[in-house]
Amino acid sequence: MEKLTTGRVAQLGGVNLETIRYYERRGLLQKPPRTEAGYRQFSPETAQRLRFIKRAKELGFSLDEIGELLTLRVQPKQKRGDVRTRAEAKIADIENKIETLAAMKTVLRNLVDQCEHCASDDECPILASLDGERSL
Amino acid sequence: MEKLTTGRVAQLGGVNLETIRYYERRGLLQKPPRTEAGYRQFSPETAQRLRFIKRAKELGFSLDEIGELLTLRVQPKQKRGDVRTRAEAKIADIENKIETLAAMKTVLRNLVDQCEHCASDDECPILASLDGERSL
DNA sequence: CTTGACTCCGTACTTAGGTACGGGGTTTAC
DNA sequence: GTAAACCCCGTACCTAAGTACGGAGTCAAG
Repeated sequence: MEKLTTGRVAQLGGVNLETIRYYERRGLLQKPPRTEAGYRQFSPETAQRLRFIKRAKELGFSLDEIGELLTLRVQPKQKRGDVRTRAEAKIADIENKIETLAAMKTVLRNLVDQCEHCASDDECPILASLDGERSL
Repeated sequence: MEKLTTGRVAQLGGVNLETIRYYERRGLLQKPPRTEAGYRQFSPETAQRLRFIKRAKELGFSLDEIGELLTLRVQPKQKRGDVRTRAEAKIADIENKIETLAAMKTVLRNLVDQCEHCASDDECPILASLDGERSL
């Protein structure tokens, strides 16, 4: 059970050291045990958690949403139905994101593959393909 | 060819009116023609563009990246190879996002479906499943 | 046993992406 | 033909998410 210092876990997690303190304050990382001298002692899983947070941000989730995602697994001692409901909502959200991304990808693929004839500057299908008033 | 006012296009695009001006400054919307009195005249496509921008943000793209995506279709008069290269890069990025989201979804699905026995609080697979040091 | 690297903390600053304000002109509906 | 509802612009303000600062304590190597 190797313990990591703040600097080390930040390095492994790919974030700034101050970000660790910030996440602790935000409640995204629970307060770690301390040494005699008051130094934080992190488990290696914390680095993993940091990478997850980072990646989730790149996917458009806010820190609050990420906190939600993390509590879905960290405290499954709540009412089961509640967790279920929230998880289902996240799944739907994620499916929507995947769909939109897939549509974007298709458009870009077409752009690359056969845009020789699409060289004029109006009415390329990129915008239309992702539209449809579907709000999320 | 109905022209839209700033307020109307903002409404249709689902954004604040001030955001229109902001995007114009940022170069995400090109400067529209004006009336005698100096009022902006937008085409309906602008609303579509706004919805695209909004959605792309929710998918974790920065405004700069979104600008990139939009120029990929708005000015295909650049060197073809350049567009191709940038489009390929975006496609790879998007594929990565889709993969990560799909993994997240799977985990949540499992959580919902069979987490009865996963009720203890350590070592749920959610973090591990998305990990692997793969940075983007 | 000291020097350099690391940690602590509170607080202040920064960046991205908007949003609001307010004084002025314009357009539309009575 | 005037009041309400819009629009203009420059500028100031705001929120989320960090990031930096700096004075003080700590740890590890020589």
